[in-house]
Amino acid sequence: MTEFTGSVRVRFAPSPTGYLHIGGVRTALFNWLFARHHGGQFILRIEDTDEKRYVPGAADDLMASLRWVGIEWDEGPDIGGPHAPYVQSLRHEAGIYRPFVEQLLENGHAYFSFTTEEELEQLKADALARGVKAFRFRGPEREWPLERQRELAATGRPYTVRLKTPTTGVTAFRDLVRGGDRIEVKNEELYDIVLLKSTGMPLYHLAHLVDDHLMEITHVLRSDEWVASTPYHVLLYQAFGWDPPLFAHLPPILRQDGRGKLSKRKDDVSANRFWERGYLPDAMFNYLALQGWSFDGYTEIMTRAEIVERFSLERVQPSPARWNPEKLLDMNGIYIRRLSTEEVADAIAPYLVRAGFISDPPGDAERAYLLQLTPLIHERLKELGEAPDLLAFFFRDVTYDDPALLIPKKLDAATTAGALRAVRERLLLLEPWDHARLEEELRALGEELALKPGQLFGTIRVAITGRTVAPPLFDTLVALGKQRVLHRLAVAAATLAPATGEHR
RNA sequence: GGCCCCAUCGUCUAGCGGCCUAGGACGCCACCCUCUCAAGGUGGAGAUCGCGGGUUCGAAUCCCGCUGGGGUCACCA
Repeated sequence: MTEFTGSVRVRFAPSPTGYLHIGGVRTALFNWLFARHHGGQFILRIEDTDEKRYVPGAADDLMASLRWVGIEWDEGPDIGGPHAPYVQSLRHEAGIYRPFVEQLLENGHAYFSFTTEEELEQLKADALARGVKAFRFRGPEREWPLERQRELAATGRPYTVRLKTPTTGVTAFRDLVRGGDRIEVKNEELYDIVLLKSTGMPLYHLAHLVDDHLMEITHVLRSDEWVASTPYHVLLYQAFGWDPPLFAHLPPILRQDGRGKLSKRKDDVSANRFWERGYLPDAMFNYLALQGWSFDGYTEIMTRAEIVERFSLERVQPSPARWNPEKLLDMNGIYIRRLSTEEVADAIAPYLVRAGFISDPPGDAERAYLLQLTPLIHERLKELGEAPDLLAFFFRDVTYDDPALLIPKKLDAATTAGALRAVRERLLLLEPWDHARLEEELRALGEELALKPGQLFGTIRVAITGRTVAPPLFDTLVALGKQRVLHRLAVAAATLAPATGEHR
């Protein structure tokens, strides 16, 4: 029963209520992987039947996020397809849903409900007050003849249309993530869900299901939070006389502290945020694939092609995964290190532009300089967004907010200033200005001054970069250029000992 | 609270009855390399497989109960 032969068609159906967060990307990714693995189609559909929560621009943003990680769709809002349109509000306007509501009304599986939201709330409050453990609403009209329902509706009285759920028996479905195990619910636990709102707009339950059927969706892979409503969907398929798709409920991604699932409000996990901070699409793709799925327990770094080839629902874990930004960060570093110098330079350029270090677009000279600087920070980068900070001293004058940092262990200010001046002196006429010559001269000078390499190089580092942690010294000196190095050495020495050595 | 789902190192996971005195990765701690930081290398700490019963010659692996965690109970998706 978990085997499926035929053309696979899956969909990702987000609602445009805000930015797409990482959990949504994961759901989309698993659908995409499943489709690609089976050579099927992946469809994107926008579920915007909730006018109240609609956020303008959210659909475009969400599509951009998906494309960023490399998830492209075969049919969707912007590219169309055989079942267009792929936006539910448009489908509603086209009158797609209403006939299906009529069908259920006619075959007795749905009914007009005239209970208002306020009345419903009151009924619920009363029931709970009476000690009812769970309020299961079923409207009185479900027993009325359809004609009477229609007559009342015709008077202009607001109504919703509800599904007439059975009160006895059980409803069950199988879940592919749980090895095809049955999940069963007693029908008495159910209530009559709304299919059509009083505004005439279909509710998610109805709209998504009609669309899935019309679009010939074969597998529904969605987040775990949907299992509770799946029995209603199964009942709906039965009411229509349609074959339901196969279900697979993906484990939720829990918050870092394990308390609850990720949420847009409490957690900074919008896909955009990672894009901005400089996460590579490949790294995000790889990390997310491992949130709930694993290949063999050993192999973690895999190409997209390998993941597509290896992906299977049988290896999707039913238990929740937990959001682990440190692992993502590590993986991003791995992917960055695998890039070429040119690729990294291109990738960090926008960040340097934003920091005001280079022009937009970078000129030839800037690009050449960037290519020279990139190797210095390449393997130190974990997020591309760190680049401006790591390279700041190449583009801005340095300041010594804490001059004490210039002074190496076991040395005093005067000696350090003297050493820095000696360095400056030594480098003044150095030719050529390259790594080998610089290292040669400075090591020799260190010995002459009876300073350990760590002491001398450390103070030079702070003098020219303004910080204790920086890229390797000699490459930095070369990239900085003689003039700036000499200048900074002088400034640093003067900062430690204002007078130039002449006492009084 | 009702109902549903889940349960192996701090985290992600391997394990689908004997190969497990439980393997890998992130993180953490040492050491090596070394001009700092990274990267890389080596090693280490870290899980009585949530607890209790069964089944079996034999259970992390199967069954039951308990506990814990999560989800869901909308005219939201």
